[in-house]
Amino acid sequence: MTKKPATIRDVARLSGVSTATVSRFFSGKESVIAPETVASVRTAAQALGYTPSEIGRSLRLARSNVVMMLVPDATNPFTADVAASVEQSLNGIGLSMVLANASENADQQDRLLADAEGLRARAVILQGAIDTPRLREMALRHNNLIFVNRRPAKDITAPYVGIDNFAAGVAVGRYFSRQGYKNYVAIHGPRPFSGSIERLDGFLEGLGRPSVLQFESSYKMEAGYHQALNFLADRSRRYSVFCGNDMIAYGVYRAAAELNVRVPEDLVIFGFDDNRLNEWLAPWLTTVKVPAFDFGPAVAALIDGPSGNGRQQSTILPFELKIRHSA
Amino acid sequence: MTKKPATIRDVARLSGVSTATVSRFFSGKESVIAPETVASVRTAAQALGYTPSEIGRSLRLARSNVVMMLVPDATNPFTADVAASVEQSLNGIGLSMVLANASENADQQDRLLADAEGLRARAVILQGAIDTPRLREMALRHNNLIFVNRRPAKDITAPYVGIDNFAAGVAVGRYFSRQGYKNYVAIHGPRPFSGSIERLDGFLEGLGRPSVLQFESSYKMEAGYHQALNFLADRSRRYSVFCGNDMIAYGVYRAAAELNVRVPEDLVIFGFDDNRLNEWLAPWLTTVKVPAFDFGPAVAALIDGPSGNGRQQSTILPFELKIRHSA
DNA sequence: CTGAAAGCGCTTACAG
DNA sequence: CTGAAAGCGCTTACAG
Repeated sequence: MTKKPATIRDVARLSGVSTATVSRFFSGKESVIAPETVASVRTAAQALGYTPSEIGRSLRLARSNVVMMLVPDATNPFTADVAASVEQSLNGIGLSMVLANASENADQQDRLLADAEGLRARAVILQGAIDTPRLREMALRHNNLIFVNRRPAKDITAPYVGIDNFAAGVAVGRYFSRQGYKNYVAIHGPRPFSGSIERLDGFLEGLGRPSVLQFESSYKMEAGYHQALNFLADRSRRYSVFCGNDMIAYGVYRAAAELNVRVPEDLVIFGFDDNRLNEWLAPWLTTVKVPAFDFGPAVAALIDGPSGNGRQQSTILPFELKIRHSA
Repeated sequence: MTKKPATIRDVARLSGVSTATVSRFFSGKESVIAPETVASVRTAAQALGYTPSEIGRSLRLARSNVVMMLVPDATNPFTADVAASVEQSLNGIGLSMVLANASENADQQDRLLADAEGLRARAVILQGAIDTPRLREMALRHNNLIFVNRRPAKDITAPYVGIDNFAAGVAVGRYFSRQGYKNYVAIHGPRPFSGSIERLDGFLEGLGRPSVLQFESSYKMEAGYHQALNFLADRSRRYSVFCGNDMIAYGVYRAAAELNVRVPEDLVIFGFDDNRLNEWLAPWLTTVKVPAFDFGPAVAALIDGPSGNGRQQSTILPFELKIRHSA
C-alpha cells in the first residue's frame, strides 16, 4: 500500500461524527441514523476512499467471513466446478471463499488446516479429505468442518455433502456384470481418501466379488496412463476398467490409443464424475455423473445464519450412470 | 467453532509467563527466550490447542499475509495452472493465496477488488484484468497490484508478468502467411481484456493486414463453438482460424466435427496458451505455448521481502509456437 | 531474558 | 438519533 488506508476514525473526524456512527453506517444500520448524518458520512468516506477493514471487524466480532475450501487438485475440472458452485452460493450469503490446494498430500493438508485455524475461518470445507490425526483433533475442537465428495472417517461427526460412493460403485459393478464384461480391472484412487475405497468396495459388491485386478492411483491423467500400461501389454484379453475418476480414464484412453487398443472393442472404460470436459473433449466416455453444481446450495445451507449453526445433517446428492461410447 | 479458541492470554496464564513472551515464542524469536520458558510455553500451547490468530496479528502489524488472485475463469486449465504456480511460490515465502473468480464480469471484478481492500490483502494479482474506473482508482491508491497475463491499461503503472501478446500474435500471423493460408478468421477474446486486442492486433500485423473475419468471444468452449457456426456453414472455403485461447479452439473443433469439416484439410485451427489438456485430450491442437509454471517465481519476486517492496519491474516470459496437427 | 503497557480498526451495550 | 468507552488478539519499544 502506498498511503496507509483511511480508518473509521478518519471518516469520523472528517464528517464530524463519532466512530460509532460511522460504524453503524457501514454495518447496514443506516435506518437508525439521521438522513443528514448519513449524507455527510457517505461524502467523507468517499472523499477518503474508505473501505472498512475486515480485519478489525473480524477481530471485534470474533468471527471472520472467510470460508476455506481444501481441494486435492485444483486443476481437476470437476473439483473446479464444485468449488465454483460453492463459492457462488457462499458469496450469496456474504461469505468469501478461499481455495487452497492440499495436493493429495497429508502434510500439506495439515498445514492448511492450521492456516484455516489461524484465519479463524468461519468454516472449513474439505473436498477429498485425507484422514490424519490433525484432522481428527480439529474435528473434536470445532464444529465448522464440512466434508464434500468424500465422507469423514467413521468416528468423525461432521456433515457430508456428496453422493453415495458405495452405491455408485455397486451400480457400475452391476452394469459390468449385466453387460457380460470379463477381466475386470479397478484403478481406484488413493486409499487415504475414503471415497476411493467406497467406490471400489461398491464395485466389488455389484460385481458379486469375482476376481478383480486392482491398482491404486492418484486421481490424475498421468497416473491413469501409467497404471494402464500394467495390463494393456497383454493383448490377449479384453479388459474392462472401472476408473476412480474421469482423469484416470483419460489417461487409460491415451495409453490405449498409443497401443492401438480399440475402445470399446478391445477395452472397456468407465469413468467417474462426468466433469465438464467430457462434453467437449471426451464425448466417448461412459461415466458416473456427479452433479457438481448442486454442491453449492447444499454446502451453503450448512453454514447459513449469522450464528453459523446451520443444520448439521448431511446431504446425499443423486448420481446417474451416463452410458456413452466407451462402455 | 464449538468452544471459542484459546488466546495468547490463556497460554500466558497456563504457563505462568506474560503474553509478550508467548508472542515472542510464536513469532520465531525463540532464541531470545530461556530454554525452560520455551518448554513451558510449548507445553501450555499444546495443551490448549492454541493457534495464534492471524486476525489479531494482521491488525497489529497492519498487514496481512493474504494475497488475492482474481481470475477470469477458474475452470480454465491454463488459468488453474498459473494459479497453482503462483500459489506454490507464495507459500514458499509465507504468504497465503486466495483465489476468486471475476467471471469476465466488470462488476464482479470491482466487487472483489473491494473485498481485497477490506481484507487488506498484501497484494492483488489480476489474471486477465478488466479496465474499470474502480481498478484505475485502486491502482492510484495502492502499489500492490500485479497484472498477470494481460497488461494493465496504458496509464496504470503496475508490474506485469506474462508474455508479449502482440509479438505472439505477430508470430502466428507470419506463420499463417508463410503457410499460404487464406480466408483468415480471428475469434478473439473480449475487448475489455487488453490481451485480447494485443493478440488480434499482432495477428493482423503479422498477416500484413489483409481482410480478416473477426468475432469477439468469451474465452470459453461454448463461445468458440457458437462463433464457429457463423462461418463454418459456408463449405466453399477453407478457413484458417486464430483462436484467442485453447478453449475457444476446442469449441471450434467440436463444431467442425459435428459438421464433418476435416481439420486441417478443410479448416485450420490455431490456439493459444497450450494448456495441459492438450497433451492428453487435444494432441492435435497447434497453439502458442505460454509457460504457465514460470509465472509463480516471477510473481513472488514482485512481492518478496517483509516490506513488500519487491522490485517493481515487469517480467516478460517467453512464448513458443507449438506446431502440431491442426495448423 | 522478561513484563507492563499502548495501540492496531473495529462494534456495541449503555446512557443520554 | 448519537457518543464515550471497553475490548476483541496480537506485537513491540521501553524499561528493567
